[in-house]
Amino acid sequence: MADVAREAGVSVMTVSNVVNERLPVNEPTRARVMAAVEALGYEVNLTARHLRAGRTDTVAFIVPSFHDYFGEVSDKIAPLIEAEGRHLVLERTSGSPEHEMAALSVARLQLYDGVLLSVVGLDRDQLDRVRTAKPIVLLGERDVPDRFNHVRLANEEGARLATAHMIEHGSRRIVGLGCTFDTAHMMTSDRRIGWERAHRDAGLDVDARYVVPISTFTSAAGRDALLDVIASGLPFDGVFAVTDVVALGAVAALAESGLRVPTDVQLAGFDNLDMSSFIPPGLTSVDANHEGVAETAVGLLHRQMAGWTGPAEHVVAPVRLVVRGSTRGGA
Amino acid sequence: MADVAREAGVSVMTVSNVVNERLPVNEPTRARVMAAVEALGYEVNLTARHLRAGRTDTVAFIVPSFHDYFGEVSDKIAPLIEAEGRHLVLERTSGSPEHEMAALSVARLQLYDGVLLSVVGLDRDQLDRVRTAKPIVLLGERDVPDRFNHVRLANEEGARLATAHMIEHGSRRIVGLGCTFDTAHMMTSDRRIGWERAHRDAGLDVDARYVVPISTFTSAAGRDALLDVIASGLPFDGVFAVTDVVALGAVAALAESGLRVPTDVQLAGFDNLDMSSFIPPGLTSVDANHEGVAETAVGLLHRQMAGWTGPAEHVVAPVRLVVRGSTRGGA
DNA sequence: CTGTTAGCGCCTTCAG
DNA sequence: CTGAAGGCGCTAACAG
Repeated sequence: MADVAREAGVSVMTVSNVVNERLPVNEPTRARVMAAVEALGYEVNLTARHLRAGRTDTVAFIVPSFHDYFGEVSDKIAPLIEAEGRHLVLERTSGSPEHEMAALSVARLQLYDGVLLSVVGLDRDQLDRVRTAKPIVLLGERDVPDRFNHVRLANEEGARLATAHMIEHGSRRIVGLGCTFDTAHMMTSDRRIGWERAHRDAGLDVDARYVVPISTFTSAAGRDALLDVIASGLPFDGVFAVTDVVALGAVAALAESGLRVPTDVQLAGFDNLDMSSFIPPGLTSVDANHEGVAETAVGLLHRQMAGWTGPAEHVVAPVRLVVRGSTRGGA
Repeated sequence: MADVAREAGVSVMTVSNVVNERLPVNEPTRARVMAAVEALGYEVNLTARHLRAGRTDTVAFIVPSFHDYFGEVSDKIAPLIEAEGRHLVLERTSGSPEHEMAALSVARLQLYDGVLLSVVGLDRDQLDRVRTAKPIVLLGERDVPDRFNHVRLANEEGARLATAHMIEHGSRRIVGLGCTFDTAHMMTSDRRIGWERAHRDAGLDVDARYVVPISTFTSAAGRDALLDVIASGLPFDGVFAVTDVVALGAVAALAESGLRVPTDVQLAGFDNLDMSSFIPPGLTSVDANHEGVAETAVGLLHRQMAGWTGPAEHVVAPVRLVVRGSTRGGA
C-alpha cells in the first residue's frame, strides 16, 4: 500500500480511503490512485486487516471428517454464513479429542469470529476446561456443559420411531446394528435406548444378542457385522442401522445373502442422506433435518456474534421418520 | 503478551522465547513466565504471528461443494498436508466462476501458503488473468494455462474402458447418461468422447439419441432423465453414467421400472465412491484413484511451497475400471 | 541469558 | 478533502 501511495504521490491513508471507499476522495486523486493500484496489482493484505480490526469475518465449521453427513450439513451451513457477509471454512479433527481440543484453543479460535464444532471425541469435563468468550456452538450428541450453545438430534425418539414402525409392520427380531451402549458415543447409546423403548412399548422382550457392535461407522463395517450375524444363525427379521452409511452396508450384506428387503427383513437407517432415497427399494430413514439443524446452529452463532450474552441454549432438533420401500409401510 | 511480561516482570521477548522455546531462558525466569502465562490464560495471537512471519502454515482446498466426491478427496488430502506440519482448510465456491475467481484474488491467496483449487467454472482465459506467485495446484477437467500445475483424470480413457467393457459383455445400445458435449464441462465432453470411441472401436454406430443430458449432476436428475428415456420407448441395454452419483439415480430408475441389472441393462459409473461397492449388485465404476490424485496434487504443491520454480506440470492421473455386479463381467 | 528497537500492513484518530 | 502519528501482537536482529 505504501508502494501504491508513492506511485500515486499521495499518502497511504488516501490509498486506503480509495480502495475501501470509506471517506470521499477527489476524483482526480482517486483516478491517480486507481491507476497506481492497477499498475502494481495491489490488493489489501487481509492478515494485516484482521490484526488491525480484531475480526476476520470468517466462521469455522470444525468436523470429524469431510464425508457424508458432515459434507451434507456443511453445504447447508455455507449459504447461511455467507448471507451475513462472512466466509465459512471447514476444518477436520478426525474425531480425535486432541484435535478437537486444539481447535478450541484460544490461539486457533482467534482466527475466527465464531466456531461451529461437531463434538465427537470430547467429554463434558474436557469441554468444561475450555475458557473463551469466543462465540461457539456445539453440534452433536455428546453431553456438554450448560454454558455452551448446543444443538443435537432427538436420537432416542428417532430410533424409537424407526424401530416401532418395523414392529408395527410385523418385525419381531430387530437387529440394532451399531447401537452399542458406549460412553464414548452418546449417539449410539441414545439410539439404542430408543430401540429398546420401542420394544418395551410393544410389549416385546429386549434381547441383548440383537445389539450388534460395529468397529467403525462405515458401510464396510456394517456389512461385515451383519454378515457375521447371518452366519451365526441368529434369526432376525428387521435391522435398525445406527446411520444410513451403516445401513448401506446392511443392504449389501442382505443382498449377498439372498435375503429380500422388505419381505424377509425390514431395514431402517438414520440421517436420511441424499443417497438414501435412491438405494432400491428406497431406504426408510430417520430424517435428521440437516437444514433445520444448520439454521438453528447458525442462528445461535449469529446471536452470539451480535453480542447476545444471555444464557446458552440447548436445542434438541426434532426428527421424523421417512418411510420408503425398505420397510413394509413404504410405497 | 505484554500483560504476561508485566506480570512476570520481564520483557516481551523473554515471554516469546519461553512460549516458543526459541532461545534458552534461565529456569527461574522461565518458571515465572510460565506461571504468568497460566494465570492469565495467555495464548499466542496467530493473526499477528502470520502477519509478522508472512506465512500462515495453512493450505486451502477450494471446492465447488463439500459433498460426495470432494468430501472423499478432501479426507485423503488432509493427512498429507498435516504430515508437513500445516493445516488444511476447505472453502466452497458453489462452482460459480465469480467465487472461484474471488478465491484466486491476491487478497484471499495471502491467507494461505498454498492453494488447491478444483476448477469447475473458470475457463482458460479467466485463469490466464490470475497473476500471482502463490503456490497453486489446479484440479479438475477444465483446460488451464500452461503455467499452472494441474492434475486431471483420464476421463476419456475411463469412459472408453467402461463402455467397451459393457459392449464386450453384450450391450449394443448404451445410454451415455449425462455425457453431453458441453464447453462448460470438459469432464462430460471428454467422457462422451470415450463413450463414442468405445463404440467405434467395436465397429458400432454412434447414435446421438443415446447421449442423454441431465440438468445437474445429482442422483435425482439422473433418475429423472433415465425414466424419461424409458418412457420414450428408446430401447437400451446399457447405461454409462457420467458419475457414480448419477449412476445411483439410474439404479433407482431401473429398479422402479422393473429392469434387472445386469440381466436387462448393464450399468457403469465414474468415480468409484465409497458407496459404490455396496449398492447391490455392486456398481461397476471407473476408479478415479482419489488417493493418487491427492498425493500427486499435494506433492506438486509442496514442491512449489519449497521454492521450486521449474516449469509447471500437467498430470493426467490414470484410471482403472473396477468391475462389479452391475455389469456382466462382474462377480 | 535478557532487553531494546524496529517493522510486518492496516486503519482509527486527530490535525491541517 | 488529505496527511501524520500510532498501535493491533508478534518476532528477527542486534546490543548489552
